[in-house]
Amino acid sequence: MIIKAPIDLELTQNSGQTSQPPWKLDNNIYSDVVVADNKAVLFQVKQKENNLDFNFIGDISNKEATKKIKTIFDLDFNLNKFYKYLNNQPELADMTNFCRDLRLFLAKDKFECVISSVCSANNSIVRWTKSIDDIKKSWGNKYTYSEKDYFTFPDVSDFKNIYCDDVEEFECCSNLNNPGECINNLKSCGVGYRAPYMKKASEIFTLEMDLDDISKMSYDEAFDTMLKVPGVGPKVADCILLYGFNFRQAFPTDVWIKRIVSYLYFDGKDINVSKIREFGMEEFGDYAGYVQLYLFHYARMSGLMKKLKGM
DNA sequence: AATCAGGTAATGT
DNA sequence: ACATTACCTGAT
Repeated sequence: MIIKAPIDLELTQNSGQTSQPPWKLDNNIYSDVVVADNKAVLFQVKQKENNLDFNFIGDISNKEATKKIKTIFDLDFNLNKFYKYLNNQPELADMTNFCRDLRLFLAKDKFECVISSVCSANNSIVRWTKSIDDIKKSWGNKYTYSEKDYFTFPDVSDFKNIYCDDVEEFECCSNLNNPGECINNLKSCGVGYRAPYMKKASEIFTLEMDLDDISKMSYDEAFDTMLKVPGVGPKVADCILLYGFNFRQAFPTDVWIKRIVSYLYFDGKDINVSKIREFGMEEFGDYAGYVQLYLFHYARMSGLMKKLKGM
């Protein structure tokens, strides 16, 4: 089925959005399993001209499947209108030449988005995506379609039982002789010092916080709530709120966004991250999330990033 | 060998 | 409140 809405699927998949790692790529088809209401559905999506062509295997209606794909790839967002807005801003007009048809890649699983985002902090895109894929393979549920295996992200209650590191695993497992044999833990997935943050974050969501409640909050309340989660600072909180909960007014501000915005709007002056975040939210309103996404890729693609390195 | 990767938490003023 | 600093890890 083709959904008539322009998207650059490859760009969107590989844009490092912390909702989830890129889907499994095979023969120009990106696929993954999405679980909703306890039903697993395999989605296969591919680029068809400017649009998205998709199939699915699972016990849901075409209408439900379409709705799910539209949500994950944000296909109801009006790109033309957004580009008109960008073209009227001298600082931003050039961006559309470098990331045309890039869209938000939204969470298929809010908890996965939380943990992915925590894992992405001070990390490289290749490393955190590999870590999340390792976690899925080790502790997720396995689904097999035409002899190909897919793994969902473990749910909260399973995740909180994963050992943090080799020491914790060794203490609990009497069949192991030394910590060196311990490979069934978070740290063995290459997450480094983020392992305890990720684990504590999962514990919070089983004990005192409900992911569904976040959706009902105002942006400000949700932001303050997310800051209480271990491993979640302002940047990660905004990633979670944008990619996981569809708060489009979030403006995740990392060092790059800081450098880019300083360059474009403040004559290269050094302004702290929190001020840049406030500026972005004030200036771009409900487009803040998209502007942030486009700024980052514009800088990557246009060579601006190299120029700004070290600022 | 030092530096870097889309920051955060723990200290120190 | 605001400024510094240590921190897993694998790649260059």
